Amino acid sequence: MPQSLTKIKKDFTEGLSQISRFWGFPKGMGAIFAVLYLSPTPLSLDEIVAETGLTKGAISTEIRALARMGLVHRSTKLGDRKDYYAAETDFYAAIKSILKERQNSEFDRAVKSVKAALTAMDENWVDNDEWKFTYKRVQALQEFFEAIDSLAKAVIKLESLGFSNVTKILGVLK
Amino acid sequence: MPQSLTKIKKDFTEGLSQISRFWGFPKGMGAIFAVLYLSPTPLSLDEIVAETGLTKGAISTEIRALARMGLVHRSTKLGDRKDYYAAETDFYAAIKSILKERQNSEFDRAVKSVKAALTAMDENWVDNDEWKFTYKRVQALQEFFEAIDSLAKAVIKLESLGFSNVTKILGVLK
DNA sequence: TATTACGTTTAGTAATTACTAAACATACAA
DNA sequence: TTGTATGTTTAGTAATTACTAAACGTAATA
Repeated sequence: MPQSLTKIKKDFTEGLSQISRFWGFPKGMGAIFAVLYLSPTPLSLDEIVAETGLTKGAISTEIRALARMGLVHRSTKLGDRKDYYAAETDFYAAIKSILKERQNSEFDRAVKSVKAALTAMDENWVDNDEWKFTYKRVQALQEFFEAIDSLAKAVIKLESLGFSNVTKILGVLK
Repeated sequence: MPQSLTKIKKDFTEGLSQISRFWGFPKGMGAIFAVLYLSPTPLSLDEIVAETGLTKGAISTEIRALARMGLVHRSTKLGDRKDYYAAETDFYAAIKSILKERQNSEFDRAVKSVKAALTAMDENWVDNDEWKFTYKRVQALQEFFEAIDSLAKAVIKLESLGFSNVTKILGVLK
C-alpha cells in the first residue's frame, strides 16, 4: 500500500516549515518554498494559495522576501499577466545570495556598533585597569566578527560553491 | 569630554541584544551575555538582575539556555551559596558547543524528516515521471543538508578552531 | 471609459514568544 | 524546627510577529 505522493509532499512541506521556523523565518515561508520546490513548473500566486492555504497577501509579502534572498525566482509568460514563481534549486547559489543580503541587514548594523564602541574608546582613552579590561574584551569580540565576516566574503566571491569546494574545506579541516 | 565607560557598556549591550534577536534568540539573552562578557569577575544572579533590569525568573531560564550552548559557565564559591556566572571568551569553542547542541535539536529532527521522505519513496517506488521528479528534488535537498552536516561535524571534531584554521579555510577558498 | 484580472498594501486579529510577579522548592543557619 | 537566602517553576501579561480579509492600485482588455 504505497504512500501517496500527496502525503509525501505534505510531510516534506511540514519539514521545511519547521526548518524555516528554526532559522527565525515564518513557517509559511518554508511552506511556500517547499511547494515551489516540488513543482515541476513555476506556479502562480493563486496556485500557491491553493497549495498552501495561505492568503494572497501573505504570500505576496513572503515571496518577496524569498526572492530577495535568491531562493525563488519570478517569471512571466507572454500574453499572461500572472507572475510565476519557481524555487532556486542551486542551494549553494542561494547561500551566496543570502550572505550578500545579510551584508546590509540589521545584523551588520549591530556588528558595526561593536566596532563603533571600540573606536569610541580609542578616541578618548582613559588609562585604568577597568578601561583596559573592557577594551580588550570588546576588541576580542570585534576580531571574531571580522573573522566570520571574511569567511562570508570569501564564500560570496567564489564563482561556484559546489561540492568540490566543500570537499576541499573538509580536507583542510582534517 | 570622554564617553563614560557606563555609556560604552550600555551601547555594547544593546548591540549584542540586537545580534541575539537577529539569530532568533530573545534580546534579553544577548544582554545577559554582554553583561557577563564585560565583567572582570563572575556575577551572581542578583547582580545580573541589577545590571540588566530583567527579573530573576527570566535570567534563570535564559542563562540555562546560554549554559547549554556553552556561552556561559556556572561556578560557585566556597562558603557562599550563590551561583556565579561568567561568559565564555573563546568564541570558537562556543561555536563548537553550539553546533553540538544543534545535533539534538528541533532542526535536526526536521532535517531527518526530509531523509525519511526519501526512504518512504524508496520503499514503495512508483514508476512515473511525477514520482521521479519529486524523488530527485527531495534527494538533492537531502544531499545539501548532508554536506552542511559534514561541515558541522568536521568543525566539531577540531581540537581548536582558532584563527589558523579560519585562515587555512580562507586559503583554500581563494 | 468601464471592466477585469491580477499583485500590493493596510488595518485589524490570532498566535506566539518574552517577560514579570509571585508562589514554590531546597538547603543551610540559627 | 523555623527562618532565611538562594534558584526554579508557574500562571498570567505585554510585546511581537504571522497572518487574514478586504480595500486599493494598475495595466490590459473590451
